[in-house]
Amino acid sequence: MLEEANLSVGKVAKRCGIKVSSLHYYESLGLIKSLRNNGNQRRYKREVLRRISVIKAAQKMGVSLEEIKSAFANLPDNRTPTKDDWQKLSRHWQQGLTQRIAYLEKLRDSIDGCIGCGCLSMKNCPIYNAEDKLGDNNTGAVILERTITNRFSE
Amino acid sequence: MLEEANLSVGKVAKRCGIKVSSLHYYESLGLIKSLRNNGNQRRYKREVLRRISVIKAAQKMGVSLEEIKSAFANLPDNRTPTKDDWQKLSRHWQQGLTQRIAYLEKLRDSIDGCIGCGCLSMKNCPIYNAEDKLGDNNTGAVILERTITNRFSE
DNA sequence: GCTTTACCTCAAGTGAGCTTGAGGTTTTAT
DNA sequence: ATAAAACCTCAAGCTCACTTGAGGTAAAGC
Repeated sequence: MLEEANLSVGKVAKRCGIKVSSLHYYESLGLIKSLRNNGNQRRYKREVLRRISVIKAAQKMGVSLEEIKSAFANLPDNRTPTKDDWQKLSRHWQQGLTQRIAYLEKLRDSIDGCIGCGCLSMKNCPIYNAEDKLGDNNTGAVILERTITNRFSE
Repeated sequence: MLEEANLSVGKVAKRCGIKVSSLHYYESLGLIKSLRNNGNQRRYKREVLRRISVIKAAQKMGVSLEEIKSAFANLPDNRTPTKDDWQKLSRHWQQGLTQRIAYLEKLRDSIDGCIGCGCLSMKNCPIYNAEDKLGDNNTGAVILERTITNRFSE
């Protein structure tokens, strides 16, 4: 059959440039699946390679494993995901990345003035509102809410 | 004297929008300093406010506390840092941020093709080399080396 | 057949950046 | 004067994304 699952953990790990322990970990989170041979060793279908590269790509885009997991949950589970399925996911994440890039640019361009400005009071700081919620609902004296590593899809 | 240190932890925390425990933590790392009153409670100079806002801004730019600490180590320690001192720091970090933004844009723009492409072999992947080290020293089969949260100033 | 390499599970450790809690003291408000 | 709020220290806990290690089994190479 075409569906042979004959890749060992070691081989998959090597091809993907990750450690065996990561594969175990991803499996424990339900991000990837494996079958077992007679000796209880994991055997993977080729499909897992793309799945892992998608995981890696998503991580680079700032997506957490939790989010990747729930995105994967929406994949058709009756068939192997197609190129199109994967691209739909990646496009969603791309949008998030675009937003974050915009945020970082805004941050970069205003930080200089901000550090030099009188916003020690931390009110009216240009960066205070340099976020998505530009709605001007100033309710405190909190600057710079979002961190660079934060999620974008709350 | 002008140098009165009369801000309590609680007040500083509130004004900066952080928790008292963070102030303790920053102090334990040597990022900020405090004096003590008769009852052993921390009292801060106003200067600390700017210092904290710089910390927060740097974090948003993706700079680790370690890096912030070593950047602070280069500040003149015989006098209170001036606006200029702070701006020098922030400009350095801005450059890093600019680089990272460029990386993220490259990532965003190539990820779609990559997910759809035949790079399951993970060689010759456009993203594999989409980094700083464009020198084409392909020595393995590792894609997408850098993570979104990574440092830029190694 | 034997040895080396690869694999298995499960628990615990890592690092960054904090937070929480216990047990106790000081300051502030009434 | 007393109660409440704020503060103190120190150790331990938390989240994320893994890694490491112990103790043991399976597969591959010669």
